[in-house]
Amino acid sequence: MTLNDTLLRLKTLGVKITPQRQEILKVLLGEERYYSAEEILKKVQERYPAVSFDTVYRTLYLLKRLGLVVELNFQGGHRRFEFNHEDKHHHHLVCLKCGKSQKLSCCPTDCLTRIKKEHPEFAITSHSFEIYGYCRKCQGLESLG
Amino acid sequence: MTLNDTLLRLKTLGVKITPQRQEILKVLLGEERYYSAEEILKKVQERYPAVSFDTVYRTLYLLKRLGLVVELNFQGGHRRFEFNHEDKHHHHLVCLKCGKSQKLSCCPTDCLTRIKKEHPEFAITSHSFEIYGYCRKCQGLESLG
DNA sequence: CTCCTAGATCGTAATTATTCCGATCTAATT
DNA sequence: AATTAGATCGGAATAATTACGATCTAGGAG
Repeated sequence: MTLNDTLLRLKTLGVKITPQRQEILKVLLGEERYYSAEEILKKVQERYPAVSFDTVYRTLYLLKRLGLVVELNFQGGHRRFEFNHEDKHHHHLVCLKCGKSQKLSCCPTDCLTRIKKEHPEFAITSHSFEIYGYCRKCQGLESLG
Repeated sequence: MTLNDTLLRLKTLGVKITPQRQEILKVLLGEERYYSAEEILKKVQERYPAVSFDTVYRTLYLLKRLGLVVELNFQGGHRRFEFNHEDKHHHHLVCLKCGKSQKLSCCPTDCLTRIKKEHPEFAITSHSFEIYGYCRKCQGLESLG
Protein backbone atom coordinates (compact mmCIF):
# COMPACT_ATOMS: atom_id res chain seq x y z
CA MET A 1 0.00 0.00 0.00
CA THR A 2 1.44 3.38 -0.99
CA LEU A 3 0.83 6.73 0.68
CA ASN A 4 -1.28 7.93 -2.23
CA ASP A 5 -3.46 4.83 -2.21
CA THR A 6 -4.00 5.29 1.49
CA LEU A 7 -4.85 8.97 1.22
CA LEU A 8 -7.33 8.19 -1.54
CA ARG A 9 -8.94 5.56 0.60
CA LEU A 10 -9.22 7.98 3.51
CA LYS A 11 -10.72 10.57 1.23
CA THR A 12 -13.47 8.22 0.05
CA LEU A 13 -14.14 7.45 3.70
CA GLY A 14 -14.74 11.14 4.31
CA VAL A 15 -11.71 11.62 6.52
CA LYS A 16 -9.89 14.94 6.50
CA ILE A 17 -6.35 14.79 5.20
CA THR A 18 -4.17 16.98 7.37
CA PRO A 19 -0.40 17.40 7.05
CA GLN A 20 0.04 15.78 10.47
CA ARG A 21 -1.97 12.75 9.45
CA GLN A 22 0.02 12.43 6.26
CA GLU A 23 3.22 12.51 8.24
CA ILE A 24 1.98 9.86 10.65
CA LEU A 25 1.05 7.67 7.71
CA LYS A 26 4.47 8.21 6.15
CA VAL A 27 6.08 6.89 9.32
CA LEU A 28 3.80 3.88 9.47
CA LEU A 29 4.32 3.14 5.77
CA GLY A 30 8.08 3.58 6.02
CA GLU A 31 9.50 0.47 7.61
CA GLU A 32 7.13 -2.45 7.72
CA ARG A 33 7.21 -2.98 11.45
CA TYR A 34 5.42 -1.89 14.59
CA TYR A 35 5.89 1.47 16.29
CA SER A 36 5.21 2.84 19.73
CA ALA A 37 3.19 6.04 20.00
CA GLU A 38 6.30 7.82 21.21
CA GLU A 39 8.42 6.70 18.25
CA ILE A 40 5.78 7.99 15.89
CA LEU A 41 5.55 11.29 17.74
CA LYS A 42 9.33 11.78 17.62
CA LYS A 43 9.48 11.08 13.88
CA VAL A 44 6.55 13.32 13.06
CA GLN A 45 8.03 16.10 15.18
CA GLU A 46 11.15 16.12 12.99
CA ARG A 47 8.89 17.68 10.38
CA TYR A 48 6.18 19.26 12.54
CA PRO A 49 7.70 20.08 15.93
CA ALA A 50 4.41 21.20 17.43
CA VAL A 51 2.55 17.92 17.01
CA SER A 52 1.16 16.57 20.28
CA PHE A 53 0.61 13.11 21.67
CA ASP A 54 -3.07 13.79 21.50
CA THR A 55 -2.92 14.05 17.73
CA VAL A 56 -0.85 10.91 17.40
CA TYR A 57 -3.16 8.84 19.57
CA ARG A 58 -6.33 10.18 18.00
CA THR A 59 -5.01 9.51 14.53
CA LEU A 60 -3.87 6.01 15.43
CA TYR A 61 -7.24 5.12 16.90
CA LEU A 62 -8.99 6.62 13.91
CA LEU A 63 -6.88 4.50 11.58
CA LYS A 64 -7.50 1.51 13.78
CA ARG A 65 -11.27 1.96 13.60
CA LEU A 66 -10.94 2.19 9.82
CA GLY A 67 -8.94 -1.02 9.78
CA LEU A 68 -5.79 0.58 8.40
CA VAL A 69 -3.77 0.08 11.55
CA VAL A 70 -3.56 -2.76 14.03
CA GLU A 71 -2.79 -2.33 17.70
CA LEU A 72 -0.67 -4.91 19.50
CA ASN A 73 -0.11 -5.37 23.21
CA PHE A 74 3.14 -7.19 23.63
CA GLN A 75 4.24 -8.81 26.87
CA GLY A 76 5.76 -6.29 29.22
CA GLY A 77 2.79 -4.01 28.66
CA HIS A 78 4.15 -2.36 25.52
CA ARG A 79 1.49 -1.06 23.17
CA ARG A 80 2.51 -0.94 19.54
CA PHE A 81 0.92 0.09 16.25
CA GLU A 82 1.51 -1.23 12.78
CA PHE A 83 0.13 -0.44 9.36
CA ASN A 84 -2.17 -3.18 8.14
CA HIS A 85 -0.50 -3.64 4.75
CA GLU A 86 -2.29 -6.67 3.46
CA ASP A 87 -5.64 -6.62 5.20
CA LYS A 88 -4.64 -10.02 6.50
CA HIS A 89 -3.12 -10.30 9.91
CA HIS A 90 0.18 -11.90 10.78
CA HIS A 91 2.08 -12.70 13.94
CA HIS A 92 5.45 -11.75 15.35
CA LEU A 93 8.72 -13.08 16.62
CA VAL A 94 9.68 -10.53 19.26
CA CYS A 95 13.08 -10.05 20.90
CA LEU A 96 12.70 -9.40 24.61
CA LYS A 97 15.98 -7.47 24.76
CA CYS A 98 16.06 -5.09 21.80
CA GLY A 99 12.33 -5.14 21.04
CA LYS A 100 12.79 -5.74 17.32
CA SER A 101 10.23 -8.00 15.67
CA GLN A 102 9.93 -10.07 12.53
CA LYS A 103 6.75 -11.15 10.83
CA LEU A 104 5.86 -14.81 11.02
CA SER A 105 4.57 -16.79 8.11
CA CYS A 106 2.40 -19.15 10.11
CA CYS A 107 -0.87 -18.80 11.94
CA PRO A 108 -2.35 -21.36 14.34
CA THR A 109 -5.44 -22.07 12.27
CA ASP A 110 -5.91 -25.70 13.34
CA CYS A 111 -6.08 -24.58 16.95
CA LEU A 112 -8.61 -21.95 15.97
CA THR A 113 -10.87 -24.34 14.10
CA ARG A 114 -10.65 -26.79 16.97
CA ILE A 115 -11.63 -24.11 19.48
CA LYS A 116 -14.49 -22.98 17.26
CA LYS A 117 -15.84 -26.52 17.33
CA GLU A 118 -15.33 -26.88 21.06
CA HIS A 119 -16.97 -23.52 21.87
CA PRO A 120 -19.72 -23.00 19.28
CA GLU A 121 -21.50 -20.55 21.62
CA PHE A 122 -18.55 -18.16 21.66
CA ALA A 123 -18.39 -15.52 18.90
CA ILE A 124 -14.71 -15.36 18.03
CA THR A 125 -13.58 -12.07 16.52
CA SER A 126 -9.78 -12.14 16.71
CA HIS A 127 -6.76 -13.78 18.22
CA SER A 128 -3.18 -13.02 19.17
CA PHE A 129 -0.13 -15.21 18.73
CA GLU A 130 3.33 -13.90 19.49
CA ILE A 131 6.61 -15.71 20.05
CA TYR A 132 9.14 -14.22 22.46
CA GLY A 133 12.83 -14.84 22.94
CA TYR A 134 16.23 -13.40 22.07
CA CYS A 135 17.53 -12.62 18.61
CA ARG A 136 21.03 -13.59 17.54
CA LYS A 137 22.56 -10.27 18.55
CA CYS A 138 20.97 -10.24 21.98
CA GLN A 139 21.71 -13.84 22.95
CA GLY A 140 23.97 -14.02 25.98
CA LEU A 141 23.14 -10.42 26.76
CA GLU A 142 19.76 -11.15 28.35
CA SER A 143 21.00 -10.66 31.87
CA LEU A 144 23.04 -7.52 31.23
CA GLY A 145 20.00 -5.30 31.50
CA MET B 1 -1.99 -26.60 44.45
CA THR B 2 -3.23 -25.74 47.93
CA LEU B 3 -2.28 -22.77 50.07
CA ASN B 4 -0.25 -24.93 52.42
CA ASP B 5 1.69 -26.56 49.60
CA THR B 6 2.48 -23.15 48.23
CA LEU B 7 3.58 -21.73 51.57
CA LEU B 8 5.83 -24.72 52.10
CA ARG B 9 7.37 -24.20 48.71
CA LEU B 10 7.98 -20.54 49.43
CA LYS B 11 9.56 -21.45 52.75
CA THR B 12 12.04 -23.81 51.12
CA LEU B 13 12.85 -21.03 48.68
CA GLY B 14 13.77 -18.80 51.60
CA VAL B 15 10.91 -16.38 51.10
CA LYS B 16 9.37 -14.69 54.12
CA ILE B 17 5.75 -15.62 54.73
CA THR B 18 3.87 -12.49 55.73
CA PRO B 19 0.13 -12.26 56.40
CA GLN B 20 -0.22 -9.96 53.37
CA ARG B 21 1.47 -12.47 51.10
CA GLN B 22 -0.71 -15.25 52.42
CA GLU B 23 -3.78 -13.20 51.70
CA ILE B 24 -2.61 -12.41 48.15
CA LEU B 25 -2.02 -16.12 47.58
CA LYS B 26 -5.48 -16.94 48.93
CA VAL B 27 -7.00 -14.64 46.33
CA LEU B 28 -4.93 -16.12 43.51
CA LEU B 29 -5.72 -19.68 44.61
CA GLY B 30 -9.44 -18.92 45.04
CA GLU B 31 -10.98 -18.87 41.61
CA GLU B 32 -8.82 -20.35 38.88
CA ARG B 33 -8.75 -17.30 36.67
CA TYR B 34 -6.72 -14.16 36.05
CA TYR B 35 -6.84 -11.07 38.23
CA SER B 36 -5.82 -7.46 37.80
CA ALA B 37 -3.57 -5.90 40.43
CA GLU B 38 -6.47 -3.74 41.53
CA GLU B 39 -8.82 -6.70 42.02
CA ILE B 40 -6.24 -8.39 44.17
CA LEU B 41 -5.66 -5.22 46.19
CA LYS B 42 -9.40 -4.80 46.84
CA LYS B 43 -9.81 -8.38 47.98
CA VAL B 44 -6.77 -8.29 50.23
CA GLN B 45 -7.92 -5.00 51.74
CA GLU B 46 -11.14 -6.66 52.92
CA ARG B 47 -8.93 -8.41 55.43
CA TYR B 48 -5.98 -5.99 55.71
CA PRO B 49 -7.25 -2.50 54.86
CA ALA B 50 -3.78 -0.94 55.03
CA VAL B 51 -2.22 -3.01 52.26
CA SER B 52 -0.75 -0.90 49.48
CA PHE B 53 -0.40 -1.33 45.74
CA ASP B 54 3.31 -1.46 46.29
CA THR B 55 2.98 -4.65 48.31
CA VAL B 56 0.66 -6.24 45.77
CA TYR B 57 2.93 -5.49 42.84
CA ARG B 58 6.10 -6.52 44.63
CA THR B 59 4.54 -9.77 45.74
CA LEU B 60 3.19 -10.53 42.28
CA TYR B 61 6.55 -9.94 40.66
CA LEU B 62 8.25 -12.01 43.33
CA LEU B 63 5.85 -14.88 42.65
CA LYS B 64 6.37 -14.39 38.95
CA ARG B 65 10.15 -14.66 39.30
CA LEU B 66 9.62 -17.84 41.27
CA GLY B 67 7.39 -19.22 38.54
CA LEU B 68 4.29 -19.40 40.72
CA VAL B 69 2.42 -16.70 38.88
CA VAL B 70 2.13 -15.82 35.22
CA GLU B 71 1.59 -12.34 33.88
CA LEU B 72 -0.60 -11.78 30.86
CA ASN B 73 -0.99 -8.68 28.72
CA PHE B 74 -4.35 -8.90 27.06
CA GLN B 75 -5.37 -6.74 24.16
CA GLY B 76 -6.55 -3.34 25.33
CA GLY B 77 -3.44 -3.04 27.46
CA HIS B 78 -4.84 -4.89 30.46
CA ARG B 79 -2.23 -6.58 32.61
CA ARG B 80 -3.46 -9.63 34.46
CA PHE B 81 -1.99 -12.17 36.86
CA GLU B 82 -2.86 -15.81 37.36
CA PHE B 83 -1.62 -18.56 39.63
CA ASN B 84 0.39 -21.11 37.68
CA HIS B 85 -1.48 -24.16 38.92
CA GLU B 86 0.03 -26.82 36.77
CA ASP B 87 3.50 -25.57 35.96
CA LYS B 88 2.42 -25.93 32.34
CA HIS B 89 1.06 -22.94 30.53
CA HIS B 90 -2.29 -22.69 28.83
CA HIS B 91 -4.10 -20.14 26.71
CA HIS B 92 -7.35 -18.23 27.04
CA LEU B 93 -10.64 -17.55 25.38
CA VAL B 94 -11.34 -13.96 26.45
CA CYS B 95 -14.65 -12.07 26.24
CA LEU B 96 -14.08 -8.52 25.08
CA LYS B 97 -17.22 -7.30 26.84
CA CYS B 98 -17.24 -8.81 30.33
CA GLY B 99 -13.58 -9.71 30.48
CA LYS B 100 -14.20 -13.26 31.71
CA SER B 101 -11.86 -15.91 30.38
CA GLN B 102 -11.81 -19.67 29.98
CA LYS B 103 -8.77 -21.86 29.71
CA LEU B 104 -8.11 -23.47 26.36
CA SER B 105 -7.04 -27.05 25.91
CA CYS B 106 -4.98 -26.53 22.81
CA CYS B 107 -1.64 -24.94 22.13
CA PRO B 108 -0.22 -24.09 18.70
CA THR B 109 2.75 -26.44 18.93
CA ASP B 110 3.04 -27.21 15.20
CA CYS B 111 3.41 -23.51 14.51
CA LEU B 112 6.05 -23.30 17.19
CA THR B 113 8.10 -26.20 15.87
CA ARG B 114 7.84 -24.80 12.38
CA ILE B 115 9.09 -21.40 13.53
CA LYS B 116 11.92 -23.01 15.47
CA LYS B 117 13.06 -24.67 12.26
CA GLU B 118 12.66 -21.51 10.22
CA HIS B 119 14.54 -19.35 12.75
CA PRO B 120 17.22 -21.55 14.32
CA GLU B 121 19.23 -18.46 15.31
CA PHE B 122 16.44 -17.13 17.52
CA ALA B 123 16.35 -18.35 21.15
CA ILE B 124 12.65 -18.80 21.84
CA THR B 125 11.65 -18.54 25.48
CA SER B 126 7.88 -18.19 25.48
CA HIS B 127 4.82 -17.42 23.42
CA SER B 128 1.34 -16.03 23.77
CA PHE B 129 -1.87 -17.22 22.17
CA GLU B 130 -5.19 -15.71 23.10
CA ILE B 131 -8.55 -15.85 21.37
CA TYR B 132 -10.90 -12.87 21.66
CA GLY B 133 -14.59 -12.51 21.04
CA TYR B 134 -17.94 -12.42 22.84
CA CYS B 135 -19.30 -15.02 25.21
CA ARG B 136 -22.91 -16.23 24.98
CA LYS B 137 -24.19 -13.70 27.51
CA CYS B 138 -22.50 -10.74 25.87
CA GLN B 139 -23.43 -11.49 22.28
CA GLY B 140 -25.60 -8.76 20.82
CA LEU B 141 -24.50 -6.46 23.60
CA GLU B 142 -21.11 -5.61 22.07
CA SER B 143 -22.21 -2.18 20.94
CA LEU B 144 -24.02 -1.18 24.11
CA GLY B 145 -20.83 -0.10 25.78
C1' DC C 1 -11.31 32.38 -5.10
C1' DT C 2 -13.43 33.36 -0.66
C1' DC C 3 -16.41 32.08 3.03
C1' DC C 4 -18.01 28.83 6.29
C1' DT C 5 -18.13 25.10 9.47
C1' DA C 6 -17.35 20.60 11.19
C1' DG C 7 -13.82 18.55 12.62
C1' DA C 8 -8.66 18.64 13.75
C1' DT C 9 -4.90 20.47 16.35
C1' DC C 10 -2.29 22.50 20.22
C1' DG C 11 -0.86 23.09 24.87
C1' DT C 12 -1.81 21.84 28.98
C1' DA C 13 -4.07 19.61 32.61
C1' DA C 14 -6.22 15.38 34.37
C1' DT C 15 -6.27 10.57 34.86
C1' DT C 16 -4.57 6.02 35.39
C1' DA C 17 -1.26 2.43 36.22
C1' DT C 18 2.94 1.43 38.07
C1' DT C 19 7.19 2.15 40.58
C1' DC C 20 10.09 4.40 43.96
C1' DC C 21 11.49 5.98 48.62
C1' DG C 22 12.32 6.85 53.50
C1' DA C 23 10.61 5.51 57.86
C1' DT C 24 8.93 1.85 60.34
C1' DC C 25 7.83 -2.85 61.30
C1' DT C 26 8.26 -7.95 61.60
C1' DA C 27 9.30 -13.04 60.31
C1' DA C 28 12.31 -16.07 61.36
C1' DT C 29 16.83 -17.22 62.89
C1' DT C 30 20.07 -17.08 66.83
C1' DA D 1 14.12 -12.35 73.83
C1' DA D 2 17.30 -10.00 70.67
C1' DT D 3 18.73 -9.24 66.09
C1' DT D 4 18.44 -8.05 61.37
C1' DA D 5 17.48 -8.69 56.54
C1' DG D 6 13.91 -8.03 54.23
C1' DA D 7 8.84 -6.48 54.02
C1' DT D 8 5.35 -3.01 54.62
C1' DC D 9 3.15 1.56 54.60
C1' DG D 10 1.85 5.97 52.87
C1' DG D 11 2.68 9.05 49.91
C1' DA D 12 5.25 11.00 46.28
C1' DA D 13 7.29 10.33 41.59
C1' DT D 14 7.05 8.66 36.98
C1' DA D 15 5.16 7.26 32.69
C1' DA D 16 1.54 6.41 29.47
C1' DT D 17 -2.73 7.81 27.90
C1' DT D 18 -6.83 10.67 27.62
C1' DA D 19 -9.57 14.92 28.13
C1' DC D 20 -10.54 19.85 27.41
C1' DG D 21 -11.04 24.61 25.93
C1' DA D 22 -9.26 27.74 22.62
C1' DT D 23 -7.75 28.14 18.15
C1' DC D 24 -6.99 26.69 13.51
C1' DT D 25 -7.89 24.60 8.93
C1' DA D 26 -9.40 21.17 5.12
C1' DG D 27 -12.52 20.90 1.98
C1' DG D 28 -17.18 21.82 0.34
C1' DA D 29 -20.59 25.64 -1.02
C1' DG D 30 -21.34 29.72 -3.28
